[in-house]
Amino acid sequence: MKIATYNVNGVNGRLPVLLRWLNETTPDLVCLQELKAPQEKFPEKAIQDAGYNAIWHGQKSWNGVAILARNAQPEEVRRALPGDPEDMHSRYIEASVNGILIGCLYLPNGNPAPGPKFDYKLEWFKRLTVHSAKLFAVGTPVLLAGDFNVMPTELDVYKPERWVDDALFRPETRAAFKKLVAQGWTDAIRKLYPEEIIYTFWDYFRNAYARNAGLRIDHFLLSPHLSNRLIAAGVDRNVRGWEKTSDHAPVWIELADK
DNA sequence: ATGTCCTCTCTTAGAGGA
Repeated sequence: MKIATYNVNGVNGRLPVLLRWLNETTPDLVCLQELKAPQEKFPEKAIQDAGYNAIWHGQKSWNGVAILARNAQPEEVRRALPGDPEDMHSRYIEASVNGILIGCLYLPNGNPAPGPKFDYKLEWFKRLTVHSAKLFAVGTPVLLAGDFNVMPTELDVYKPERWVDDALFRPETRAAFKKLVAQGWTDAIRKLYPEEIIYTFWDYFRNAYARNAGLRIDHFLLSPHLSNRLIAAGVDRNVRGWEKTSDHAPVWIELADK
């Protein structure tokens, strides 16, 4: 089973790229982030025609997350992270599909830091950590996938020294990610490629993709059940080079059948 | 500071976010 995560940066503006990628790589499950579309403007028909059933949590202009499944129906479990009823951002959706519990997330960017946006990021991170501990404790196969807006280590940034004050790389952010992973999660890419330079995002600015000035901020965290089934993982880097593409590339894992 | 791309609006230019 192949599972992918892709920050599309506008699901409607990105539709030709998304459909081409789905058609070429046919993942079984897909987590999307940054739909940037209200609930009623999600391109359900086009995605259905591509062979996917979808659930999504939209929002006007910003954020937005979705879970797509091929030959299956994602059964929605929740569409918000618990812990703050005032939080109106569409950044989390969770579903059960093919015997796996999937949390699809778009963690806040947090810039500029310090400031209220950074505070919100760290608060969101805390809520995610509380919730993920509960998911982990259930003991069923669980994965968290999405745009975490964190480079976990210096290996995950093209020029670490330039990013130390950025919300994606500040010590507090890295510590929060480390604390989350320490619950027992496995960072899928790093399990298979512990020392390789692997990026999932290249800024639109300054010709970043051509220079490979990238970041690794899109992650898969696997519970032990799924970590044991992990047989491959990668980044569809070429998609970042397509016309009218997202600033992120899709990331995927392959799990052995039970 | 800048660069670029997305979306929305006090809409065809500018603002806000990333």
